[in-house]
Amino acid sequence: MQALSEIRSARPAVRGRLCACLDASATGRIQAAAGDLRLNGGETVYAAGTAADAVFGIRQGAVALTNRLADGRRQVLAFLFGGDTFGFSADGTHGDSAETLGGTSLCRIPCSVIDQDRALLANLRAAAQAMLAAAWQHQVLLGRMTAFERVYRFLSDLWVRLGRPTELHMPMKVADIGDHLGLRPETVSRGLARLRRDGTIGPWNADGFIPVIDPGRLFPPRAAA
Amino acid sequence: MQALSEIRSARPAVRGRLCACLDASATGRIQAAAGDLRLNGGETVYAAGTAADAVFGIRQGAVALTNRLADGRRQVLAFLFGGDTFGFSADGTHGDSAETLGGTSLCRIPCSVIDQDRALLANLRAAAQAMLAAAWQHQVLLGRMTAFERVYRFLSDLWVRLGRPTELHMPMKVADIGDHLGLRPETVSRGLARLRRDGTIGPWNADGFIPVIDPGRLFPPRAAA
DNA sequence: CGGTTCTTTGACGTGCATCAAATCCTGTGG
DNA sequence: CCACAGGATTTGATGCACGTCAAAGAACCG
Repeated sequence: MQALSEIRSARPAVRGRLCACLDASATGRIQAAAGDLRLNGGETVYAAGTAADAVFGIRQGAVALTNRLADGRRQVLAFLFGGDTFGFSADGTHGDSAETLGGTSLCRIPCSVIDQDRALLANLRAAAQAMLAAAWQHQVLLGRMTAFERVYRFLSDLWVRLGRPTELHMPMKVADIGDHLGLRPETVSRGLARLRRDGTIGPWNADGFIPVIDPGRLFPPRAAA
Repeated sequence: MQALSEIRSARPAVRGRLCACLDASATGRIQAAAGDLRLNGGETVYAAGTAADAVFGIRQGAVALTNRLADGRRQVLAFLFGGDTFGFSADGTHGDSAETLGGTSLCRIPCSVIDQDRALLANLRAAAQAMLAAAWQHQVLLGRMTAFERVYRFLSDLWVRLGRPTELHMPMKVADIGDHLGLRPETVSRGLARLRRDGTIGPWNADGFIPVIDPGRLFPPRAAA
């Protein structure tokens, strides 16, 4: 993987700045071909089963990738934020749906454009591998952690991903978190209540932020209660 | 519980011909650079945290990709078989461990070789995307399915992956399946017992095969490839 | 305001984990 | 060939973590 050094520089910290539309390597031709998209919350970017003919980058906002069973059970595969790329597929059809969480602006790059650009293809490969690593981490969470550990790890990971801010931006609902962690909303709520009780976080305020009161407790070198 | 036909509703993961060493596109130069590797069962191909400087293809046999928590809890991320490729990484370090299940022969292609071959890079991208799709499917299983549904889906998916044979090759232990499905070995055993009782499968015989007695029950009509 | 939707909290039920013991399997040695 | 030991699987009994049900707040919006 020659690109390793490139990938590393393209992915500074934990999560890459992989949004091709924001990447410095994007040529003028590509920037011209990239369409802009502004959506309100709760809108569908694409649905499972439709043709995957473009890749999306998040300029600002948040997106949930989801999958459903026939009886309505839902799994949130990932929450994505500014700078993340999504929508690529191995077989030309989306296996997942993507929906916005709050107002979101996206850029859309058709596959026809991507296929002609080596740098973008390398970025896509890196993005797919980073998402695979994240999906595998999440499998450990879903398969082997208790309810409280899941809630705790979710906040901890999110805090690192968002750059260790003093307030976590949480555009999603409690039920969405539950669908991500394999829990019922009531159970997520109880986990958050416990973290509030022990002084790790503050109350989830009205405009969608959770204050981080004790970062040391949110991110110990690696332990679980 | 839920009708078996609906369990299948989520789209099965796509699986490519991904083993670069077996791929027709591999040039003579690459075949020369690819090293051969023969391992017995229970051996480690690579461990989490080590440098990811090569990609592996399975010529024959089976491999489990695993991840562990500090206290020993284990998650099997994926079972891989002949033709599958693994070992690539987004950041130059393995985030998972790979161990053989029974005698296995591998080919090993150093990253330095891969980086110079566009066809191989494209294969790697496809492999990463196919694995991502599979990992996402598995998230639905881990997050939203009952114990019996997990066992059923595991056998059903494996049957399709292996080409709908009359006997399923099962080189792994019950405990490994449990670590893959987020269940205890006792629970996996009860699931298999139920499928045996209702005539879907036969008894797991001594040399590691499970006969498929009623394919229609194992794969009810609904999902296509 | 009143209706709607979401979150929180409490009380209760259940599916799977846990614990325990019987059985089977495999290799080793007599 | 049988005897035996160690490990894996199976089966049963019990307990608990989380799901489910229910109802009471909050936030939002006309």
